Amino acid sequence: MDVSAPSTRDRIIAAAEYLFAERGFAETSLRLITSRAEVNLASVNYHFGSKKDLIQAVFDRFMDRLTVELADELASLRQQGGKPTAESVLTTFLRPLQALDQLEPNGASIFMRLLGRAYAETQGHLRRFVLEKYGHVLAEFTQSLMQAHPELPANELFWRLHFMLGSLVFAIGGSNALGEISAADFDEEVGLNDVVARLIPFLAGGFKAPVAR
Amino acid sequence: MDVSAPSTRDRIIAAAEYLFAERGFAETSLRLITSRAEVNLASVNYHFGSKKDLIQAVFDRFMDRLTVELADELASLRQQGGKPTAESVLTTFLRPLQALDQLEPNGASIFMRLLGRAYAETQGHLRRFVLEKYGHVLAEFTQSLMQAHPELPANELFWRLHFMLGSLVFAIGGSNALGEISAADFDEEVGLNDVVARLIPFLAGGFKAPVAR
DNA sequence: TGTACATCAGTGAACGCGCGTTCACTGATGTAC
DNA sequence: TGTACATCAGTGAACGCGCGTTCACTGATGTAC
Repeated sequence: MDVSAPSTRDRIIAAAEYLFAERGFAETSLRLITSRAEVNLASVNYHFGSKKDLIQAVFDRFMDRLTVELADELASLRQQGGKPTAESVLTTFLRPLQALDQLEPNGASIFMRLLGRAYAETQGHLRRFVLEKYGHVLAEFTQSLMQAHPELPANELFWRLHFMLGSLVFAIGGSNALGEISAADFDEEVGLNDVVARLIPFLAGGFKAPVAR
Repeated sequence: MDVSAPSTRDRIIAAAEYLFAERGFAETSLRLITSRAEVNLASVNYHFGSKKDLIQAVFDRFMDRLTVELADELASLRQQGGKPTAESVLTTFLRPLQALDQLEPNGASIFMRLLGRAYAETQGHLRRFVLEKYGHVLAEFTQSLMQAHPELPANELFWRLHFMLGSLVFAIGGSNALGEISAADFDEEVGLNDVVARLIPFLAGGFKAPVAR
């Protein structure tokens, strides 16, 4: 078995995904990453080529994990047959997201913040990259939502999907900060699972709403 | 009457708010701002003291405009009497937001992106500043929502407010990019007013949803 | 009304600093014959 | 099995560059007497 210490490459990725989510891409210097990872500064460029490529690699690792599980969930939903509900389709996305938290502490929150940052990027090269590489899984997800709400026109669904994405990025990406406020104001500890449990009826209610005339 | 060219200070603010929203705080250099504004580099520090203070000033100007109008809307909603609906309360916030677009091109989108960036900030000094200075208006807004949905516990309302905020930041802040996609995919021009019209039933549906057990 | 001084808005050039990247180099491991 | 060479992972120091900020300065306007 392999009990060796994590490789330099893995140490860089681990430090980078934490810092990128915490501080943003531009605000995170390679020196900060390498000193957190306790590796040589030059090793980032050795392993990844450039800072830009490192960002891509970090993002890609999350997306790979997520889309595999999302595809599984969607397949088993379809296998059940019948008309799915908004709640059940949302769960196919939220369950793999929760699984990221098992994989590493705060994994879901880190990923959502990365996703938000990727969207906020001006150039949008990450956005394009996501659609090219993972577009087919996302299209499957949209398909299932359409089955749950066949009364919604495609363009209405498009907007509602983005309203949903905004809620997810904001609430799950900021769940640490929001959870602290909640703990202080309402004497209530809030974990990812609690946020997800609150999100499902809210978002499902949104999808069920009539289209504006 | 004053027909003079805008002052150096105003030129800086105008250039900065555009570039901050477009590129983010860290990615926008003072040289970029001053060359866009066609003013001297040193004048930023002369008028604002530091880059950090400029960010604060830009943000503050939007918040000032918005909260005054939001307070007006809330007052006239209360004056109508009776139990408000989720839709009417949401409108008290969305109407002032739409007014920002009249004030300058893409004003609403720029402001929402600034708000998103302010929230994403690690230090959160902007977030704290917002709550201290404008907390009373936001509390009034929350009050009205509570009247519309007295069945929602305070902590549930807290989370739903942030789900809403996420949708707004994401959809309105990204309305240019999303509008372009929509125009390409659905042959449909989408302006701020269309996005708002779609948002209201979606969010109202979310607030009306039963609380998860 | 005239003079002296103070304040204000703005400028041009330079400052030190942290940044991403590069480069020549080392030592360990793998491969060919 | 032994030798020669190639590849790989990693290193330390330096590179030029763009950054926010500072500073001595200018010229216009305002104020006091």
